[in-house]
Formats: sequence, C-alpha cells, structure tokens
Amino acid sequence: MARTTGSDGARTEEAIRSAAIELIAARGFEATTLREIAEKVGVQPGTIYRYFPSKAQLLVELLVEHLEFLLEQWALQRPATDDPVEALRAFVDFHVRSHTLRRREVFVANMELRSLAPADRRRVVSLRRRYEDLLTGILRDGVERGAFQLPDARIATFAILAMLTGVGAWYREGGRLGKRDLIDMYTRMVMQCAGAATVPA
Amino acid sequence: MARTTGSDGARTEEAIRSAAIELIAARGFEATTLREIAEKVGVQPGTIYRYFPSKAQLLVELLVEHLEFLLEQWALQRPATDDPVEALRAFVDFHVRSHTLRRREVFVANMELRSLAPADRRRVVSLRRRYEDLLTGILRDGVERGAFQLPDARIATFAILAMLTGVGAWYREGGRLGKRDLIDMYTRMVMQCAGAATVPA
Amino acid sequence: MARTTGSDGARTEEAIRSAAIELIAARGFEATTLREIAEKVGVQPGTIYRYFPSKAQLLVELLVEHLEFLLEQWALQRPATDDPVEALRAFVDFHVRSHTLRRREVFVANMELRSLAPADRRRVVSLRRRYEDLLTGILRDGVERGAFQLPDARIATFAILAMLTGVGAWYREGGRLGKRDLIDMYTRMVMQCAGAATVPA
Amino acid sequence: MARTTGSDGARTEEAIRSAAIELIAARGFEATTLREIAEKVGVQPGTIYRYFPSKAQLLVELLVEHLEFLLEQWALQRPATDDPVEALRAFVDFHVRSHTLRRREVFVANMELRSLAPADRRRVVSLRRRYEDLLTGILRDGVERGAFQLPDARIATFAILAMLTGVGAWYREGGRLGKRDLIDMYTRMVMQCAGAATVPA
DNA sequence: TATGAATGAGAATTCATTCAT
DNA sequence: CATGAATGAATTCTCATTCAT
Repeated sequence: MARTTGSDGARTEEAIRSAAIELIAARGFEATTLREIAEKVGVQPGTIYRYFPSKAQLLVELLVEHLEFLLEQWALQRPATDDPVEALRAFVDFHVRSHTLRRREVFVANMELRSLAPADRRRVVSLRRRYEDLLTGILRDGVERGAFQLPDARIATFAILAMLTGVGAWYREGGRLGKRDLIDMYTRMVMQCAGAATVPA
Repeated sequence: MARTTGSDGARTEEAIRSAAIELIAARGFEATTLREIAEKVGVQPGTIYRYFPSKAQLLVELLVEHLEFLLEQWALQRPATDDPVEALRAFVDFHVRSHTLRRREVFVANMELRSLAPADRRRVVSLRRRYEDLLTGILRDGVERGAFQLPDARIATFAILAMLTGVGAWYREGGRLGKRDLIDMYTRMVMQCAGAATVPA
Repeated sequence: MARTTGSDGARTEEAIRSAAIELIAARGFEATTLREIAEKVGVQPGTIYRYFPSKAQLLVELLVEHLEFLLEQWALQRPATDDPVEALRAFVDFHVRSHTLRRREVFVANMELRSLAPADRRRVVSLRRRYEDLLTGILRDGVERGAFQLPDARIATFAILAMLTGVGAWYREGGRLGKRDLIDMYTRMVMQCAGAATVPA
Repeated sequence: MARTTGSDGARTEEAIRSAAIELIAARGFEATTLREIAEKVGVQPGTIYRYFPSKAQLLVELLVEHLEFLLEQWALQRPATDDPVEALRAFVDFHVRSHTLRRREVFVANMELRSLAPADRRRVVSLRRRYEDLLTGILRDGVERGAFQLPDARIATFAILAMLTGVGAWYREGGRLGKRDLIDMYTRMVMQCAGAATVPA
C-alpha cells in the first residue's frame, strides 16, 4: 500500500525494460499486456506509469535505446583498417555477435516498427537507417576499390542484413554450433555474396 | 433486415480473406479487429462467424492456404532439369516472383507465426519446413556434385531464404527497379553466396 | 452473451439517456460512472458504446437535446401578443413550468458546462445564449415602450434567469406550494424586478 | 531529499488551500486531482496529507472556512440601522462585494455541496442556512413594517440570493462595468423585486 | 445469409492514498 | 517537513463472440 522496503527507482525501471523486452519478443507488442510485464517485475500495473508515460512510449524507448547502443558499440569497436574486406569481416562479426547476444532486442526492433505511431516510427527508422548506412559504406568502398563484385550496394545491404539478422530467428546459444563456427560460416557466405576476391576457406 | 439482395456466400468469404490479409499485413494480427475486417467487407462483425469459427482460425486458414498454394505452384513450375545451378536459378526466380506478387500473404506468414496456438503453429511450421526443404535439397545436391561451395546446406538455406524474403520488405512494384532486374540481381547474389562455379555477369 | 430476447435499440437508448440524466443530476458528471448508468439501465457497461461513442459525447447529446427542446417548445408556445408585459408573463410561466418539469436536465445543463471539451462547450453555450436572448428581447422591447424600468436589459436577463432557474434547486412537486402559486409568486417578483408599471396583486 | 530549506508549514498549507480553490473552481472537485494541486504548489502529492487527512476533508475545510468567514464579516460590517430598506441595501452591497472578491470560493461552495459526504454536507448546509436567514430576517422585518411588498419572505430569499449569486457567473473585474455600477444596478433590481416603497433612481 | 443487440472479459490508464526514507 | 516509490481499486473503453430475429 505504499513504498515497499528497499525499493529503488533505477532498479525497478531496469526490471521493467528487461521484462518488457522479453515478453514483447515472445508474444509481440500488441499481445503483451502491462499486467504481464508488471507481474514479471513483481509490481502492480500502475507502477509502470511512474517510469513510462504509456505502453507505446515504453516500446519507443526500448527500440531507441537498443539502436543507439548498437551504433555506439560499432563506433567503439570498428577496426581502424581501410581494407574493405577486413572492414566487412569486422562488421559481420560485430553484427552476428550483437544480434545473438541481444537477440530479443533485435527481434523486437525488426517486428514492431508497425506498432509505433508515425512520428516514433520515423525516429526509429532513421536510427536504423544510420546502421544500414554503415554496411552500405563498406560495400561501396569495396566496389570502388575492386574488392567486391556487386550489382548494387544498397540492395546488397538489404540482402546481407536480412541474411545476417535472420540468424537470430534460429540460432540458440549452447546448440550444436559454436558462435565462432557460426560467425565463420556467415562471414564466408557474406564474402561470397559480395563477390569478394579473396574468399576464406 | 437480413440477407442483402444478390449477396453470395463464396464472394463474401473471399472478400473476408482478402480484407483480412490486407489489414493483418498492415497492422498485425493482434492489432486488427474483426470489426475493421467486417467494415472493409461491408458486413456486420457477426457475419464473419458464418465463414470462420474464430479470429484465430481465420488466421490459420489464411496461412495454410498461402503455403499450400506456394508448394503447389512450385510443383507445377519447377524445371525438369537436374542441373543444380539451373534449379537454384529457377527457385530464386519463383520465390522472388511469388513473394513480390503475394507480398502481404508472405509478410503475414512470416510475422504471425507467434499469434498461432501451438497446434496450429506446428501445422503451419511443418508446411513452411517443406518449402525450406526444397531449397535445402537443391543446395545439397549442388554441393555433392561440386557445383556449390557451401559450409552447411541447412544454414545456407536459412541465409538465402532470409535474403530473398527480405525483398518483400522494401521492393515496391512500379519503383525504379523492374522485376526482371530485381530477379537478376538476387540471382547473382544468391549464386555468389552459394559459391556457384559459374556466376552470371 | 448476445442479444437478449425482446431487446430493442430505441428503447435502450432512451433508457440510457434517462438513467444518465438522473445520475448526473444527482452526483455530477465526473462522479457518475458508466457502470452506474449501465446498472440502472440493466445492461453491461460496454453496451452504452453502441449508442454513444464516449462518456463525454453522451453528456453533449444530453445537453444539446435539452436546449433544443426548450427552444422548440418556446417557439410553439409563445403568445402572439406584442404586449411586453404579457410576453414576460408568458416567458416566466414557460420557464418555471419547463424548469420544474425537466428539473434534472436544467440542473445538469447549468452545472456541467465545465465538463465539456471547448468545442462542445461553445456549441452548448451558443444554444443557451439563444435562449437568454429571448428574454433580453422581451425586456428591451418593454423598456423601449416604457413598460419596464430597468438599468440594463442584458444584466437584468442574467438576474431574472438566475432567479427563475434557482427554483429548480428547492422546489419539489407535491410540496406545500402548488405550481400555480409558485408561478404567480415568481411572476410578481419578476414584474417588480423589471419595474413593470402594472404589477399584479 | 527531505524538507526544502526555508520551507514553512503555514505557508505550504495556505498555498494548498489557494491552489485547491482555484483548480476546483475551474474543473470541479471530482475532476481535480491531488497531483494537480500538488504540482501547482510545487510539492509531491504525499505532502498534502501532512495538512489534510483526505481530499474530501480538504474540500470541507475550504467550504467551512469560506462560510464562516462570510458570517463573521457580515457580523462586523452590518449597519446598526433598523430601517429594513437600509439593511437590505447594505446586505446587497456586502453580498455582491464578497461574491465578486471571493468569486471562486463562492462558486465552489455553490457547486460542490453534492461532493460532500452526508455529515459534511449537513454541516455546510447549516452554515449556509444561517447566511440565508440573515436575508430572510431583513425581508420579514420589512414586510411587517410595510416597507416591502412580497408574496413570501422565504421564497423571496431564494430568489434574491439566486439573482445576486448569479453575478459571479458572468461578472469580471476590469470589464466594462465598475463594481459601484454593478452594485447600484443590483440594488435597484433587488429593491424593485422586494417591492420596496422607495426605489432609488 | 445476414443483421442488430448485447455480453463479459480484459485492456490501458488514473488516482487517492500509504509509508520507508 | 517532505520526497519518492509503490499500491490497489476503480475507470473508461475495446473487442471477440453469441444469438434472437
């Protein structure tokens, strides 16, 4: 009936985010109720409104945070090289890693764009666009330097991202395939797809 | 105050299917209401129940019909050749064509699996599996005959299908790219990805 | 769980209007819940939405209907005379009668303007304004012809309407005072207040 | 993270009263939330409970304070005269003045009686009754001495108070009408209404 | 074959209130 | 004296579904 002993705003907010991602990834945004999220967190539904002004805004914040995290991480981790093949290899590695690690966030970001109000969608799409542009840049660069053989860098971007992102749909950590093997396989397929001169065995 | 003059069951049922696919593709299954579907068709919500026993079953029928249609069409259209490269080329052509033609059905089939009850999901997944197996078969055959260079035929299936199906997410008929060009580009990328010996220019 | 035997839309709508007026008059709009209205009608709360798109719109329709009814009735009942004293007498009679007969509607119309959204308020206020103008017209006319002695016809309108409308706050049918006596008393007070030359005993 | 430096209980309580009156007058009691009041004051909602045990009690205190203030002020300001006309003139002056000065308090006191619990309502109504009795006394006295011509002193009380109180609904300080003019007009109308022998020009 | 009326369960959201800090 | 966190009950509203007509 009031503040519970030991309660803490920051912790509660994080718990809500995490419960929300998990449930929305599993059931979809529309099919997920605030009641379920609250129950998972162990609070009353009304409590969620101390942290997020509406269910819709909760989704927006989840997506924006995820995409900003992705862009930030790539900025930190991308290699210094200007060799397009090396850059592509690093991108595939980064993408597969982050998309298996944060599988649920990725899945939600791909599935729930249509659950956003137009203004929010524009915001999220523009962040996603910046991420796509990273790959397009690498591919274009490679084509110019003769490292890749591609019909169209933009379309290849869509194709490769679809391929890579699809990993999340079936890959499970701890299955028959180690993450190293997974990355190697996808790296090889992407390289072949891009028509890279030097394809690793 | 009953049957509209000249109304016709078969026509109504088809109108419901079509309205449902369109709305579900746009908003998602959970976000689509029977009222909206009924309104689009021009009937009262209750009328839908004369054709489908429930909203859930309506979705199942939509998905099953779509997948069976795909399998049937492939059976009719697949080439007689036993050359894996030719077979793969034909499959890409078929897939891209049918996935741009019936864009909405495909989209719904990919997005709404999780909206199905377990038993229904199993049924739909098994149909989809049969479709995937078509591609896996072609790839395996090609690997055995030395036509393709692939790390793993099953994973390549996922990768290629993800890539191809992704087309529906951005391709719009009447845009800058003709369908012939589109198919050519994807064929080339798929061939490269599969490590086909002979890659078309 | 469906249509109840013998149910009828027109009857249900009227029952909702009537229950709503009664409850809103007693408790106020904000304090009245749709649950209570529904319970009084004997339906589920959701049923109200077949007839009114929202609680707010229900209030608007109630008020607009009431004011339009008042204006219509006066148009039918007003006397043909052009004698201001006769006209004022008739107006008092009409107002007191209709305001004791439809006590609850009047009360709600006076109390709940602030519960309306701005656009709805403007609509209702403009109807009320037309009603006020009827009295202002009579008073102005009387002043011009020397029948009334008034400082300001508009302010006198407010004063007289406040006085008359106040009747609804305390008068109860069947109490010690008959309606005829009531009207006579108010007629006399209004005439005196208007400074009518001839004041009835 | 506690007491704001320099904060002061008495000042906070007064700020709550004042914010409450303003908001309740504008929106109505039921439509006003403690959060809004708290926000206007610049404190957290919980803080209000250090000064008032509940939202309901806050309203009661507001109304009682207002009515007691009114009675007290009249006791201080009423003229020593026993001339009924003079007394009535003074009452009108007092009423109009206090009702334009404390417009919001008056409005709330008139509108929100129904928001009170029965026991609280009785308490407030009995205070209001004492105020009404002041006017009834003046009118009765005047009728007995032949200064007023009235059908019924009690009903005239209702009529005159309704008329006078109605001022608050439209009068705005700083408008085209000065307060002196306003009081003169209403004095004249009330005098005429009461059938006073001597009516001021 | 279809409508029109209604249900009942559950959704998001709000809010007075409580209480550890 | 005041905050910040949370409760729990209630509110408006939606929607799949049912069924008399």
